[in-house]
Amino acid sequence: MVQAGLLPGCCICTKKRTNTILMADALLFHTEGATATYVEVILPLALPKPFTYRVPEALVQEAAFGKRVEVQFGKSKRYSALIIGLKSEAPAHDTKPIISVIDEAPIVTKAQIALWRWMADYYLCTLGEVMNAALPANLKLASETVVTLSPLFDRDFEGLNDQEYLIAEALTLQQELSIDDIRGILQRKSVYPLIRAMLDKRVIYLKEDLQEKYKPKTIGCVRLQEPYASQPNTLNEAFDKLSRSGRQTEALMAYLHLSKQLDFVRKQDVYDKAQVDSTVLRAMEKKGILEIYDREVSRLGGYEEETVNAQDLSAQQTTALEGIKQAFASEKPVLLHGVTGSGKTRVYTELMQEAIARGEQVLYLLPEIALTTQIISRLEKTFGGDIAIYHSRMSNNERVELWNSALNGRPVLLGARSSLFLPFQKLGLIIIDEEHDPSFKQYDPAPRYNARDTALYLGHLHGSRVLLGTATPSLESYQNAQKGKYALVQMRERFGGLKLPGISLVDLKQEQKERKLQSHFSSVLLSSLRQTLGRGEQAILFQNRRGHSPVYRCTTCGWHAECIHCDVSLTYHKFHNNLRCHYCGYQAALPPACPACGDKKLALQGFGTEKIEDELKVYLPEARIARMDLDTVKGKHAHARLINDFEEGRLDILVGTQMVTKGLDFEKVALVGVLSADQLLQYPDFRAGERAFQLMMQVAGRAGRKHRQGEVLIQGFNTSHPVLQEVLNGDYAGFFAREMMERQEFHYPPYLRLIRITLKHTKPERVNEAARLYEKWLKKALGQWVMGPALPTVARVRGYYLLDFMIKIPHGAKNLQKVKAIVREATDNLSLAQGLSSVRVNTDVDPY
DNA sequence: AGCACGCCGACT
DNA sequence: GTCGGCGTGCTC
Repeated sequence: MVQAGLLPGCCICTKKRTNTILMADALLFHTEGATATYVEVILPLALPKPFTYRVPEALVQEAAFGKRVEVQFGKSKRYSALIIGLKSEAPAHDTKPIISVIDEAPIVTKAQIALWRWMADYYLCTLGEVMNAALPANLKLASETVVTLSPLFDRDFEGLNDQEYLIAEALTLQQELSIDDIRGILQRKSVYPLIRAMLDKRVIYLKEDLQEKYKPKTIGCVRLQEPYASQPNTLNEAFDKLSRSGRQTEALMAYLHLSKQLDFVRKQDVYDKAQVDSTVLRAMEKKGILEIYDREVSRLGGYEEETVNAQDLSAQQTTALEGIKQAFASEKPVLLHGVTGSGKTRVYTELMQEAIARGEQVLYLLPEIALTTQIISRLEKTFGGDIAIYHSRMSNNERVELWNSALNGRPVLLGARSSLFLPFQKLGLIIIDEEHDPSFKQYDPAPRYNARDTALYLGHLHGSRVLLGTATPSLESYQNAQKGKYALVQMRERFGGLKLPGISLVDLKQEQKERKLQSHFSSVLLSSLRQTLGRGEQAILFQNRRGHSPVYRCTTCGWHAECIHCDVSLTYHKFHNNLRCHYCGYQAALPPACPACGDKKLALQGFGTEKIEDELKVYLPEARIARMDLDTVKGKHAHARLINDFEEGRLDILVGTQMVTKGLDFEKVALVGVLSADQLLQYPDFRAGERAFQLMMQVAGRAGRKHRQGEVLIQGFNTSHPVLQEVLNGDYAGFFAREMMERQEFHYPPYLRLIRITLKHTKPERVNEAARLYEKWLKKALGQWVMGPALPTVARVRGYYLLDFMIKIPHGAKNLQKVKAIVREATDNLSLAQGLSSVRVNTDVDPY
């Protein structure tokens, strides 16, 4: 724990500090050139450049690359900053000294800093932003200002105004208040002038606390005291001492028994075994026999201890494995294109085991929602204690332990995109599973990075083998494979000779004409559902929209409910019986009459998972139906419980959003229904077709995985859409060829590169004005490459008005460098422009 | 990102 | 008159 009393703004304190610094400086002259006397550090803030601090003589030995140091930044705040460079010459400006060195050993590696630098450069963000994303929260420290009553204060409340009195009174009750507490008490934002006044009146005292947040977990344990511990033959005496107490004798026997089997004995074990409680152990401690102590333990336990031997490889898997290894020998990344159910995971585990045998580490990346599913337990069973999983539900302390375990060489690290930031020592293999998945791209906040692409660079830094796996490759990756940049390995058959599911399209126009459509269900889908359930099998229904109805509209005048912060329609949620914004979370009650015309004819339009679940209960009253979407998996174990219930047959139908498409593998699912293909294909995004193809192929892959051929029904009004035909035929090659032609024709990736720039401000005039300037600068240098400014589909989010630029960059390293330089310059210019400095600029390289 | 400083409108 | 809003500049 680092804690120092420091009075911000108090001149006595600062002076004292300065004096000690001057002394340190004098000493440094005698050791000139010996060691680094300055360090370059990154602060956990979005600052464009590293900062240079001076190292006082006393800390020169300790200061080293990759360690955190405590520094003062600005007038009073202190932060933990990370050393990324050592220098011996003084910079041109003044320097402050580092206050202390926090770590005994480096917490990051050189390779990590190289990766961070690359990311900051490639994704046009700052090193501080990358560090913020990379380091677990508990390794990033910022001081908090704590207000206490001054010891000089005589509790004389005279001479204080009302607000000052409130604070002083609160402090007599509570001792310590944070700045936020004070804001709460006073019900206002700006509190600094008041604090300053109270400081001057010597009523309060300020200090800055910088506390280590990570706390190891401990459990209470017992062990023998001396001499019994080292001389077992003296134990008889111990038993003699306890002879008058049967329970103590039993406790000792229990302890001795346990200690033979275990490395250390927990108090609880003794309680359970000997049926005693803490009073017994404490008595024995007093008699000098046992000692009670706290032992630090890992929070990362809980993985399957029993490992299961992997199944034999199928012929197809063996061939794929050979192909991959050959490609690795030529140092190329490999794209493994294998249909769902072909057994890619088994191929991964083989490669992973080989890497572990070579003493290397493995990084296994997969999309966030796939993380709580069966893949994980399968890998845990295969790798036991060798594997550690980095996931979003982990506590901050667990994250630090996982970080350390990577530093200590844990062989397998598995996680979503942020796990590529872990401190690998010797990274031999990277597996990017579901390579095509859009969730590998982080959208907000910066760094707006793509974990798949970043992982390739990470692999380059470490000289690792990189494997991208998927059933539906992204156009980018498949093109790379075609160009020979990646090696391509295919697995075309499902494991165990299982057939791919039979896919059919259901034309909703036709159903409507024949009056067979019941709400959102075609007669075909309903009868298939009934048959499936009748056979005791299960079904999954996919509808990529949550809530009940996305629009609440007045049928008289056309008014519809919109969010007050964003330009989107509010979605009706039946469970909460209110309207909600899916962008900012705003909630509102349903107006009983139209606010525009006063009419009461208001109707819900469109449908989401909630409505599907609801109506299904009407058509299939016997079925046990559950819904899986963001709203139902919020609780800590809700997701796992849903999956479990479905897996063990306590549910018949699972209705869900994208969540049901990822990484699930249920034996008894015979039918998969896609309720509205139209919705998937209508997104106003050049990747809509690609995404729709991927989603439908993925969800189709959930059908009939073990015993028999599954059935997939895709409903839609526009059944002639080419993507649907391609899905129908499982025709990836056809999809790829057609989609690539479109991309070429309309100038989209992968034929060129995109950078999207979004300007935002709370006042629309400001954004417009900023965009005009920005446009001028960009077009002067880049001309035709610049598209925009244009209103994005959702032109206002969380109260900010948005305007987009899109820069289309022809391939060529120089082009990219040039554009980035121009964008940086334009952004800098804008921040200097009169009245426009508060316009925010978001830069998204390779947006998804 | 904070935070301080300085400049303007709206209130006791 | 002052309080408190926002815009601007700086932090090793």
